[in-house]
Amino acid sequence: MTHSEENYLKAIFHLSRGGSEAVSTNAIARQMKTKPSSVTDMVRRLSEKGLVNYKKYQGVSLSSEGRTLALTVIRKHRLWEVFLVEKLEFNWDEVHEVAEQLEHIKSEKLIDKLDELLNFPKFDPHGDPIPGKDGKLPSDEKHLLSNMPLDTEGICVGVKDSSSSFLKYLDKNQIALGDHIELVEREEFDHSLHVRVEGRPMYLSHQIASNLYVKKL
Amino acid sequence: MTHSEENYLKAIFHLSRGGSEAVSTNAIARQMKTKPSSVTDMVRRLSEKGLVNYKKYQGVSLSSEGRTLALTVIRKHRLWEVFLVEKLEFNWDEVHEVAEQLEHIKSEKLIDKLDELLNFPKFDPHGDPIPGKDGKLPSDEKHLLSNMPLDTEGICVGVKDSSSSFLKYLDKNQIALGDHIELVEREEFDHSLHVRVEGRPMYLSHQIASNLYVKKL
DNA sequence: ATATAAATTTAGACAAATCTAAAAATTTGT
DNA sequence: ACAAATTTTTAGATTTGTCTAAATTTATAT
Repeated sequence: MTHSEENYLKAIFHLSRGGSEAVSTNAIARQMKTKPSSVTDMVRRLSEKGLVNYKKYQGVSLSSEGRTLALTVIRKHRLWEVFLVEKLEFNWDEVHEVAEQLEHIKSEKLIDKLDELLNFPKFDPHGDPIPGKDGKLPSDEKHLLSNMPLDTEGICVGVKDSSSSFLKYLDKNQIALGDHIELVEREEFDHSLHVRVEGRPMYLSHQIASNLYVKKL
Repeated sequence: MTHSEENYLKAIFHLSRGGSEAVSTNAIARQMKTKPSSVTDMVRRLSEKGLVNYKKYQGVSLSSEGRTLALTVIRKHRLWEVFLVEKLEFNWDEVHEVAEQLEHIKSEKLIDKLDELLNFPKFDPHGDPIPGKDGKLPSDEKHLLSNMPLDTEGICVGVKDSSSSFLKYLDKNQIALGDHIELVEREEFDHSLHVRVEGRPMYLSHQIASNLYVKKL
């Protein structure tokens, strides 16, 4: 498995929301910042290796072997992110790029020992679940804040967008994973929200609320 | 800088004993387990980038920029080795292969923070010196046990050969870095040695003694 | 000193991963 | 239904790093 092949599997996994749905060539090209013709080539190679199911013009989906491989790469990526934040004092908006490199290191012992060093974390710094050695994802009960009914209370458990700019916004406004959130009011006009975060009243745009995951209390 | 380019610079650094001497195409090919013609190609590329000095048929040497790059790769390799042994409970004979991968990760912050986490170590698990951020190597006063005069006492500080089989031999015979060693007698016939390791009498072949570094007391 | 051996370079090929431009298949709109 | 738009694939080229086989240069040995 080359780095590039691993990256394609990861992209297909994410685009197919867990490996079920079929994914279009164009969607993959957009995600990987490459051209559709390159995707066709790579997808054919992956198909020959039995990692994806592919018929011309019909889109791609992961085989069960491909899904397993994608999950181990995602497991490595997320464990490294925890390491960077917990052990090396990285901020949660700085970890992605480095984890993109570290996820390709090949050593089962390394990743098992890292898991142990970090105390077998279940979620990465953005609240995304870390697949287990067996490839199982902890099914999490989370909802976008923007989709929750008024007056619900919950705990902030993750972010949908983990771009640096969004994460910096949350830092600046002192919104962190684990915080208590209460939905007070929703503006009909622009769907912005009045909330209380750890008791502090705040105003959140729809853009913000539709990228914050909350677990109901 | 690609992984391959970094590996060539590292190989040239080691073969030229610190970047001074010129190195032959064949020597590099042997070290890198590749063919001389491939070396010629790569060396030309490195020369065009100004990382090595190269004239056809005359061998290669590192430019000062190339030497600096080689040292940062070596710094990363050795810091990761310390991490694997100190934090992830790897044995010193298991770290090389993984460190060969980790040394190519690109992030200055990562390596600085790792250095800090490990308490700024000066030597890797095999006793090899770790270059500083500035590219300086701690000059170490070490000698091969096989070259030392009778009755000297010293501390075992490093290994020349860091192959798994040699390191396992040392483990099995309870010889570790930091141990006190006394040279009692040398057999003229085969240059084998009678020594005391932490007071324990032992018999060491020339093969062993010529791969153990000792610092005189 | 010169033939032979060894080391090095050149020439041409290949696989991986990418690209552009053109062709083919599919989807969409009316 | 069928022309237009979109998506996808093909064809051919490029770069990196490698290879084999042949040619060239340097070193060696009598």
